[in-house]
Amino acid sequence: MSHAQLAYRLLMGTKKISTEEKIKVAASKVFLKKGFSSARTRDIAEEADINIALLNYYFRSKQKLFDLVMYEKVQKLFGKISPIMRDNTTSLGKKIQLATTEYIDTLSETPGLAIFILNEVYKNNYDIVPNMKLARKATKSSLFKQVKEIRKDMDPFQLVVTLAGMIIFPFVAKPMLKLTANLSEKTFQKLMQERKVLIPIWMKAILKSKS
Amino acid sequence: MSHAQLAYRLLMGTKKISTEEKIKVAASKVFLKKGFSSARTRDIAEEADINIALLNYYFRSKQKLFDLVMYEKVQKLFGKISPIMRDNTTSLGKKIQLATTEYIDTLSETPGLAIFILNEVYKNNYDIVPNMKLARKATKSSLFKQVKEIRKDMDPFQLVVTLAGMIIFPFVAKPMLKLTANLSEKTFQKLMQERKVLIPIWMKAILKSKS
DNA sequence: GTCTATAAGGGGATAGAC
DNA sequence: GTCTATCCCCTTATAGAC
Repeated sequence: MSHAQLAYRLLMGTKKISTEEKIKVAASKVFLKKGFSSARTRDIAEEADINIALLNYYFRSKQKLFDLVMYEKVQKLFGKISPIMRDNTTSLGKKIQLATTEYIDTLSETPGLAIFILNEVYKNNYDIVPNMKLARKATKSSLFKQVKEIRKDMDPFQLVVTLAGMIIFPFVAKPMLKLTANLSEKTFQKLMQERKVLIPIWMKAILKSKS
Repeated sequence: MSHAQLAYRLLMGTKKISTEEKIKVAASKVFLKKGFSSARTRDIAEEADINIALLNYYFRSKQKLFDLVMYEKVQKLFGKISPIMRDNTTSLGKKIQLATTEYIDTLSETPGLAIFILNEVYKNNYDIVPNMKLARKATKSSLFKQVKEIRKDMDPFQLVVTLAGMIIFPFVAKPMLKLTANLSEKTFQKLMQERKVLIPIWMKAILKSKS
């Protein structure tokens, strides 16, 4: 048993970190960093401190393990926000504020999450459709109506895309931004926190803009 | 000689499409679609209608060919816009309008360009720093000063990132947007054209927003 | 310059011992 | 359940004929 496992057992009682869980955590980390095609099962095995045979014993193949990780990441990204967007009792302004805060927190905590999902969907390693059915209904139902109520001349799609871009883009472009603007990790994180305040203000301004 | 080559020769006179050029065009296409690690030299050779040996004869290795393609793509994305941003005689509003139009045209013409560059930089297959030196100077010099003149309480970085997000994000998220909003390619392109008008209006609204 | 054939090695997956 | 050893395909790159 490793030191980490021992410490964990002492803290959590008799509960043991299952090998299956160890592999999934390691896979999460490696896939997120390298993407499907650059990640090697050997990397994952090493990260999990086991061997490749064991990986195949539990998950049958690299692809199946990837599918599992991908599903969890999509849930992580859309799980919290979907019900908020569906809720008719939450105002549009409040939704914008909640989405901004929620996403910036999630993306700050998990570097690489956004570009990972976007890229894997782009490269067709993963068919995201089944997981997106809910999100699709959500935006169509409540949110779009709310936009139309405030601005019937405005395309809700364009507005939602703009909001998503404001929130997500800096995380996707993070390495480039850090290079071009010469930012430290700490400064970057501080700037992202600032955007929690800025984005709702700016969205309000957009909603009031004359077309 | 292929039909395409023959037709080209007839049009352009005696000038011949060099094998080197054929390979570079094919590599461009394959790398853009699959990324460095998923692209195989065999795919490129097939696309160029030659064999792998010839690829190595001209470019020594997959990596060297990739570096070349990457350099060209970065130029394509930043080449036109950099001098505009540097120019002191162009107003901020005009710069926003030009950047919007220019980027939307480039990204519409070359599907996958944005996510390709962002992802390869993220995955560290390419050190973009040398190419970014100019762009970095550009934004720092003229553009940032212009923002400060209009709104000295506003962080130019945040504004530029927001503009970039508005323009680039929908192209990066294209497959997901098409799925979730159930858009055809034609509808997507139409929506992107609409953004040429919307984004400058919205940026104006943001610049006038009260903090 | 261009081809065929092949070397050299990487990577996913499994057999079989324990 | 977990390990070692190994299989076998795929991919990059090169040798050598033409």
